[in-house]
Amino acid sequence: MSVGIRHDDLRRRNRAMVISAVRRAGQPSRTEIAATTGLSHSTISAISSDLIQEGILTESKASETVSLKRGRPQVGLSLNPEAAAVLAVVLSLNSLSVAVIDYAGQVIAEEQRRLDTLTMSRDELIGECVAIVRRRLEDPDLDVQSVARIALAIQGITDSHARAMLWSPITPQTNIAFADILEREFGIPAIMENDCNMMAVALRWRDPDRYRDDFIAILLSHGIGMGLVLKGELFTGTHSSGGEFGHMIHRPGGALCRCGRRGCVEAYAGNYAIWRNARQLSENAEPVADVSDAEMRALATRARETDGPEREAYRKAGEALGFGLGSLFALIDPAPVAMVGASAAAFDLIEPALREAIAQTAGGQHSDSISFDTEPNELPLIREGCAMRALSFVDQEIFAPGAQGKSGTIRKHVA
Amino acid sequence: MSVGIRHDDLRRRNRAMVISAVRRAGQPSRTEIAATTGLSHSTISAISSDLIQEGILTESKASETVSLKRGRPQVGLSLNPEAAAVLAVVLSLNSLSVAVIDYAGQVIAEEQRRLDTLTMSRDELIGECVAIVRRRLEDPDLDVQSVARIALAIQGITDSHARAMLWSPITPQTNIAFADILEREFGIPAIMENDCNMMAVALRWRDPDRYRDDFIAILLSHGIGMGLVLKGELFTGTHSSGGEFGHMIHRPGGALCRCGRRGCVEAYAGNYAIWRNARQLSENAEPVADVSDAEMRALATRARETDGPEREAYRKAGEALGFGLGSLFALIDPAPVAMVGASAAAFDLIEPALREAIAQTAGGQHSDSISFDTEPNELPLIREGCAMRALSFVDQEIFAPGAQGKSGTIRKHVA
DNA sequence: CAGTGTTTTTTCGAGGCTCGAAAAAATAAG
DNA sequence: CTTATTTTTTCGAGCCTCGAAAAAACACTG
Repeated sequence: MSVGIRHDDLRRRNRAMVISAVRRAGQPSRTEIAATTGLSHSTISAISSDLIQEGILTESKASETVSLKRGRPQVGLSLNPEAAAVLAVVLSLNSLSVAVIDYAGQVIAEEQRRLDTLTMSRDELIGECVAIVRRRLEDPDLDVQSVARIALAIQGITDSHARAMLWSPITPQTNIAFADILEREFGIPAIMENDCNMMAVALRWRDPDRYRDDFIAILLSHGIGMGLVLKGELFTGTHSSGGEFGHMIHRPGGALCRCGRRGCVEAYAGNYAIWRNARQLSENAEPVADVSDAEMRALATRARETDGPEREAYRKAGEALGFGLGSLFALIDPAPVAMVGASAAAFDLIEPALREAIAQTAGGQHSDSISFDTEPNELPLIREGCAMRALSFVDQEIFAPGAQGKSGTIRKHVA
Repeated sequence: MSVGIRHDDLRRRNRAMVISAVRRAGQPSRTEIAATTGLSHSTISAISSDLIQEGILTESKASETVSLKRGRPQVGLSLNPEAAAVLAVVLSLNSLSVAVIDYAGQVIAEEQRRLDTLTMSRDELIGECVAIVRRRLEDPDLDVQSVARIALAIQGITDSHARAMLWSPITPQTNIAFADILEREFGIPAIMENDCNMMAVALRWRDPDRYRDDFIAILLSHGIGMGLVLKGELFTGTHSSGGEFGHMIHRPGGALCRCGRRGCVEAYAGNYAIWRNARQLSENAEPVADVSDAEMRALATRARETDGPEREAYRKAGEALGFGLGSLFALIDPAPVAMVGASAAAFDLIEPALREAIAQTAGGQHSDSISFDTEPNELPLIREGCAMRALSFVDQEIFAPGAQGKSGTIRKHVA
């Protein structure tokens, strides 16, 4: 049940608004902030002087902003990089990475490790994650006090409260409450997010013009994932991270999917599925655990050269993605799509069949207006999304604490 | 870009909060309102005395609330029925209905007409709608001044701004801006909504325990429609009303759908599809325009009696609905489902195959926990949803006017 | 039936917040 | 050096919400 607005919430919300305006704009003047927030100059002046006093914002040197206009020059406000730091941890198939990001969003340290996630035990997996975080926190260059948040992204399904991994293709383990584990271990608030959702968050920051209120990020990798932003908000399921586009049903009773079910989109468009079809194996053949990027590149090259089973495999992938997107578009209407991941480099092979399939679906009439971007490198995107999410948390819950839309439920997922 | 909170927004929002608390609770005392809104007694007292002064709320007679407790008895506050009135217009296949509803939500007049919507011209269709509204407004018993809003629901796709019908199965006409037309004609704000979305809104009001934050309402009728509430908000597409569950793809290239495409869920589960399969016609056979309820009942009876093509037709319908729901559940996770419409009476024939199909999809692991309610009569539900939506508008935009949206854009879609 | 206890509702002053107007500050142009 | 222009701060006014206390309205008790 929604709750009334108390008088003191007002300041807190407007503080958060100012911080978020600075984060978005980079180095806005007080006047610009007043314009974007709609608040009066007096209010902005009061709030920003508070924030500067508290070390959250800093005034840029006057010399930096070369003004060509007459009048008193604007003083740019920016986030104080030392106000806080966050950790972004990304756990994906056979790889674990961490980055330390300052409050202004700059990466100040990072580390990456190769693991054999598929065979590791539960404790080993947790241990590695804890260890890599600990190493970063013990870095003498880092003021541990200032680390305000850890965001961990994983391929797979997380719960809707951002506490736990429920299921993941990168490990046979299930239900690991990474967020709780890290919080207990380090006493730092942590969240556990789905990798594709973080991709979507990052795309929104990177290119707010293209990826504003409604868009889709699809991960074309060993599996198929999706991050979806609708009406400016990250879309999640009711209980889990949701948006399991790869497991929408393409053909009832069809090809065997890695999840054990049949006919999922992923069972036609995941790397293992393309590989399986390229080798002309049965649709019932057990999905292989991993296909190297090199092997996929070779497959794509061969598909471009000759009209053989490789090309057909990509065609089938495109068809599955197209009908899947068509079904999705029946629900949410068409929206810009970003294709992310290694196989996005082979999107030229996928696109024709994909568009042909979409044309046969609810997205059909807009088929031409649907545009696809490709971004082959998912890891930086995921990391960036984690960082932004963690920083947004610091902005809102730490530097503008109090009743942030506490509508019964804990938190809203704002991209 | 989100916008700051001005000082005067505070009162407006809290006014809206109080009104909405009264609408939800029926006859709450000031103390109860204070509890549910979290505002202080002083504030509630001030706001409610304003609202009573303005004729929006009324105090219930003390005698009505028989208090068994000691102390000063609570005074129930209720909506003043005369504060405003709204019109709910429902346009469906061959039928047009209107109801006048007072501010407290009671129907005070209604009218229903049979039309031949499929053959009517654009002007005739518009004319009938305008005429039926005009007749209600000219009713001498009604104070026209008080009519604050018209809500019109239609089977089919509406635009996301609730202004126009874009496409509808009940007429060959497209792009009729009913909301604008009615506004121009009568000078009363109007909205145009999708019928299934209104069903969802109504279910939420009827049974907030079962249908709270996440649920699905599916209309099983000549076509298949869906209304979806996620995280307490009505789900709509980015450009249109969206949620076109019936046109998700069940079998690529499969049965011919009324929309002209192939393999849609509706092409297996709509009345015309069940009828087509029961008659063992080809999947490519042109969908019939209408199947009478009596005919569908006969089909269902026969399906219950003998294991013939009728039973198989219902089985196929269940399968299509099940795989469709499975795909949907991959995106949003399982949620309670209400099956609405005449064919919901045959849900016993549909359910086994439906559950079997779901079990093969992402909803599979929760198959048992998914529960279905049935409600054969959709019209009252749609009308109720329209009424609630129109009344919510009056609550918020008229009786608590000002900057409602906390974001720059005008927010409209709140269930 | 008057007094007492209990619960609800209103009243009232205090404290905060935002706003508009005016002042102050900082620079370019003349 | 003066004037024009733009940004930022200051200050008083006007609201709003809150807590505490008072007032109101009833049940219970002897």
